[in-house]
Amino acid sequence: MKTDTVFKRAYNDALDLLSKLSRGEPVPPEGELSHQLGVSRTTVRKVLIELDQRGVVQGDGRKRTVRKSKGALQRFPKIETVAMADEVERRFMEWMLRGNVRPGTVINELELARLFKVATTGIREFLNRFQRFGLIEKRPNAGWMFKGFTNEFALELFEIREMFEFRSARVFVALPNRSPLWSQLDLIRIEHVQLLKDIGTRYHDFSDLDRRFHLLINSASTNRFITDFYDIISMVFHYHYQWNKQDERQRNEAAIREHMSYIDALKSRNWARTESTCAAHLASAKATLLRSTMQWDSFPSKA
Amino acid sequence: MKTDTVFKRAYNDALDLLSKLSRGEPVPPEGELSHQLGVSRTTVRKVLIELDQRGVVQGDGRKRTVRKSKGALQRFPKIETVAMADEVERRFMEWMLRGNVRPGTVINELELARLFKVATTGIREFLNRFQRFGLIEKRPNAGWMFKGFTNEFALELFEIREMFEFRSARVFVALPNRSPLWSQLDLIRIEHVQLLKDIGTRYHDFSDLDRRFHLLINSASTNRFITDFYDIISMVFHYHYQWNKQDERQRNEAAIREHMSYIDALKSRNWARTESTCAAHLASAKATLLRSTMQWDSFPSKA
DNA sequence: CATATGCATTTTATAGATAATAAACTAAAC
DNA sequence: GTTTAGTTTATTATCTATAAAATGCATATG
Repeated sequence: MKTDTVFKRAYNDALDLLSKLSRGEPVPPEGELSHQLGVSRTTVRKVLIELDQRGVVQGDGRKRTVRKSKGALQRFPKIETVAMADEVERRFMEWMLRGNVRPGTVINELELARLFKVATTGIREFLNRFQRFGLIEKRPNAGWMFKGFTNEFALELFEIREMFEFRSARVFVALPNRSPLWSQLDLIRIEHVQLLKDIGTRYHDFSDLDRRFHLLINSASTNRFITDFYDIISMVFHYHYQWNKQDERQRNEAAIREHMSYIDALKSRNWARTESTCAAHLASAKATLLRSTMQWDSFPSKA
Repeated sequence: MKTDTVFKRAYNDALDLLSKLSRGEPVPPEGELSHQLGVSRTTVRKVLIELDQRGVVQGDGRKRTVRKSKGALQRFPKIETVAMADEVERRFMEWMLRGNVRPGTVINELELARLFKVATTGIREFLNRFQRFGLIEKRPNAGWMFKGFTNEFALELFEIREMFEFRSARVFVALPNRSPLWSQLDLIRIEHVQLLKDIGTRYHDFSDLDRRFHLLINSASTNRFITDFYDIISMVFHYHYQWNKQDERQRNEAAIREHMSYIDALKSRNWARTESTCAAHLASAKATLLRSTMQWDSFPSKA
């Protein structure tokens, strides 16, 4: 059976939206809410019924108004707002990256299903999607094999990453001045400046900024395979940043500075300068990742 | 319920194996058969029971012997030996490449499931795997969108292909003489010579040879992402060759000659020469594919 | 005692079912 | 007559169930 995580997330979001309105104000039309919450009108209506029952809004049809929008309004717990598939992804990554799973381990669909408390189909679906990350391999009728989050993996990943990023950066510097990417680059530069200022408290925000920055560079290539490949890097770094907190603040601060040189080099339209700043940044990202794969490789076996 | 395609294929293969033995000879042990047929002993035993019932072998345990191995032995029809998942792949590719599906078409899981006569889970599984080919895109809770087998797709595909193949070829020429890849290259060269001789009758065998040749070149990179990417190219060309018979003989003959120059250039260890023969071959492969995407783009809409 | 077979157990591949959600259609209200 | 709400229909996400196939263990045989 489908879970109602979409509804619950929409409900929570609706609470946030309504909190901007005061008592007695009319509730925005369903179509408007549907657009703002990013769900179908069907779900909006379900949310409105719930809001009504919980006394947040009153009336129906076009004369629905806000009853109480402030105060301690009960929200659905976050865990109930994430789709099974996303939860499986998170749990699998945790299992794989933190669980010290040895290269060569056979992945058992049933076992994971029981461990994650989902049906086997959910695990299968995830593994099929995850296959393209190059970390698992299917053996027909006999499960999957985990190839290991190894040194080799990181090196192969970066070989491609470098190839793609250099190509994209080269296209980027040659972009005409009227390209919208230049203004996007300016905006993202400002974000870097701000984050650097607040680095003491907000250093964990770097992960997302990093992702958006490189995606912007790579979008210059307008090649779906390059953009899609960045998904792999994003995911690896996303979970890596989330769990490897060692020196996080320092690493991120250094990376921001590298990004800034890289951005300024791009803005100078000078390829030689861009190439060297890009190379420097990728080299330090690679070193960070390699440190963590080596770490895993040297752990003692769980079994 | 799982289908018994593995059993049926193994049964057919066992018939071929036994046909090499004469009446009265002992049947090879189960473990041996399991290895030769590439299935578990469980399946081998099921096959042996069936062979017994059909009078092909007799006796049991260690004293099983061949009863009749020649003559018109009944085999399972080929269609019953392919797993549902593979059949879905074939049917989907046909639907997509030959069905004149317009870019932007929304893919309906239920509709495909009915069309292909499988459960929706089978379609979902396929689409999840197929996503990495860059031809479809998922819109959560609202199906998949077909992006179109367009000109753009072919250009993006070849941009990456060229990048990877050049890199691999460069590594290949620099391979030490003792690398086993050199002898594999020699073997594949012989296959080219032979195919060229029989081109009149065997020209459709080129598709597979082409795949193996490029896979060999790319294996020099020892990068899983490069090897995996070749899956995409293989699949596209596999189905493309299968359905686009126009000028097939001529195209393949020309391609074989291109391969031969490319192989000889590699063998000469001369990078400049390799680069130009590789470029020439990729350019003509690209032109072939572009011809067929353009064709699709200009077809009238089905709806 | 090393192999081979026989048997029990576990796991995968696939179908089928259903609540949640989206999409499409219809009717009301301003 | 355009926007909005109400209702019906179609589709997706997810679970459960089960035959086929693989794996593991015990027993027999040369």
